Amino acid sequence: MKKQNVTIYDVAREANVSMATVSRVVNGNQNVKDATKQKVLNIIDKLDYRPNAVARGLASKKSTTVGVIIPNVTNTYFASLARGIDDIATMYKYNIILTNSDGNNQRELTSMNTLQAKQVDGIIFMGNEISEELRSEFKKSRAPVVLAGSVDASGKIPSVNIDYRQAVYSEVTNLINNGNDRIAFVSGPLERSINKDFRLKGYKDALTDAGIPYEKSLLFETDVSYSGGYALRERLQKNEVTAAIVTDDDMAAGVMNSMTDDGISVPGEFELATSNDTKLTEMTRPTMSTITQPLYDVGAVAMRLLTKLMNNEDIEENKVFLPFGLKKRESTK
Amino acid sequence: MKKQNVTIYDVAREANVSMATVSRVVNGNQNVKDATKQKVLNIIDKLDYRPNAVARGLASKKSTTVGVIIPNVTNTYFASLARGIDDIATMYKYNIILTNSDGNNQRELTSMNTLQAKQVDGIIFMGNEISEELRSEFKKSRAPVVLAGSVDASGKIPSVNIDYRQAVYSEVTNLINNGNDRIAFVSGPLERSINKDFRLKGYKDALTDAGIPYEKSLLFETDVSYSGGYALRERLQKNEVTAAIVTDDDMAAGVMNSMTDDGISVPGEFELATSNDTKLTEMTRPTMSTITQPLYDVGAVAMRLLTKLMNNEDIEENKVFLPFGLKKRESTK
DNA sequence: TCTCTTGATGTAACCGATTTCACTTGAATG
DNA sequence: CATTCAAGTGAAATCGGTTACATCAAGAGA
Repeated sequence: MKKQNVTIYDVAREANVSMATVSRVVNGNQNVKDATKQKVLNIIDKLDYRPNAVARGLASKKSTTVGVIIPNVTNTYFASLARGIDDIATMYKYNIILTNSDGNNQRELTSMNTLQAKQVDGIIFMGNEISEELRSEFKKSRAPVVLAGSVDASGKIPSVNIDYRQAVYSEVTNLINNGNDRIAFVSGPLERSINKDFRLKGYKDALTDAGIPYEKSLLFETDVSYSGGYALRERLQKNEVTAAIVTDDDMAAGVMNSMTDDGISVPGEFELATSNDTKLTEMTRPTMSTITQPLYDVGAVAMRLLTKLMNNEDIEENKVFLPFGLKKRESTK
Repeated sequence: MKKQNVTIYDVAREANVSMATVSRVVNGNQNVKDATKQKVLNIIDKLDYRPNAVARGLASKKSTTVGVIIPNVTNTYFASLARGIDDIATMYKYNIILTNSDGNNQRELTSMNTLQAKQVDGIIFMGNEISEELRSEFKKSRAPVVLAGSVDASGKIPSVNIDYRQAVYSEVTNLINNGNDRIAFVSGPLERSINKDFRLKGYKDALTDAGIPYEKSLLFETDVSYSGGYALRERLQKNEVTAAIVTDDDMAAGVMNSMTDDGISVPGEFELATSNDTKLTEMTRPTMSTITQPLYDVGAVAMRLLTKLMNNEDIEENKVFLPFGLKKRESTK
């Protein structure tokens, strides 16, 4: 016995006014006499009227929803961003359509299409790499696009990040100061701009500035996962590394556990620093030193930026960089 | 220079057919001659026409989106369910509107309202407890509601879970067989039905069946978080427990680390079993024994159930229970 | 008193699809 | 050859709002 939905028309009839007037009071338009406003409000309450957002969206061409493309909600790093996004979205009365892409180019494109079909007012994209096709889809989109925690090699898309190069630079310099000269750089695929153009660059720059020769054999490219990190032990040992900078916390936990499981003491014989400051860094033993990033804020600021774009407000700066820090825990000296 | 959107009307004009016909080919209606179908398809392709989902939703009263209420995406347990939900949703051509509630009753109600305003076709709810108000909102909703990984004391709402009582029962029995007779029960708020009516019951039943007296002082109620667990050490030690069953992995990691940090050997002096089999259980040292739950599947099956409900298909069983298991790792003997 | 504004309200077009119903046609049936 | 039927198609109503424009009454200014 689900009752028929109450429409704006029902309210108008019951209140003896036109639909336009009802619409006005619902939308807070000032041009309504207080008396009639009250009358309408009473009827709305009595009938338990709730505006149909779909109809509203069709008429106004605004859906008050934004699309969010995420590699995988299950990944704490991205989930933290997503949480920041949702909170700010809610604050501005938007809802979020969430789609998992697994970083797969084809699925990212599909998502873009369905999101646009659903007339989202804006899109926040998180991903490891932006293909040419995707970039052109962004450009064609009527809905503005903002990148969160994701870099764009072309540098033209609005985005919110930290300065990954500088962050890695600082952390590596720190490891160097601790006396290490064979420092492993452990990352996901180097074909990704964020790894190649920023993090690796920070690593190289730090070595150069310290006068340490760069060795290609100290680069370890692997799956961004616990097992991906765990599997590296043998190669790391063979190359006699005494420290590692790792670009993902799960991966870092894998690297560290594989070492300690083999009886190598951390940080005594092997120092390790990671990058994302997820809560995992406090749960491992030893706890992991890390670059600290305001994950929640990256998402939040990205969403805030998107609201401005959606309102055609002027933007001071297209690319915003949030401050990072270094947190020393037990895995470094 | 964002171009004006192409509408069904444009396609119809260009192809010299009516809107109805275009609609038919777009929706795969059989009653269209092959020749005209091809003609329309060509124009669609030429004009790059993409149906407006909002208009479609208004006309058909189907939005092909479902609402998902989640306490916090940042929580791996719920995020895993969400991933299962999204995958199956995508498979059935639905999108997901995700809202974080923090388990807050008021926000859950607000979410229900906005989701219904957006005309979602169905709703999946994850939460710790269902208030009377919320339950009545579920009942009033035109969109069917399915619970995922969440129990309903009234037992009337369709849901997908594992048998929490039985799972805890098995795990506790296991600890008893290992020689423990002072086993702590560590959970979140006991006012929650899932903790009180199912897990605690499993704990009690196991003790009873083993002839061990139940002691209220062995119940530990705390924040469902790492720090919540970590803070319990003193109380646990004071009560001379030799083992613990913990209802959340983060919490369990907290309990375990607080013990090992104090020099207590696990599992030598203290055994610990946890409940959710998130990847964290493999990242701690020692690794944690756990109840295994098909998290992804709970979400996936819930979504599948929801699709049936949305299609008014007959349901064999309102409440589905997926099989659980026990995984022995290093934290138990 | 008459014109001008301005505030409050209503009328109706419009947003972009789906869907019912009626109509046309050609083939099958008797 | 008349009748029936099914396939293919279009006209128009409809979904539930927003909004441009028209209208009207009342107070302000000359």
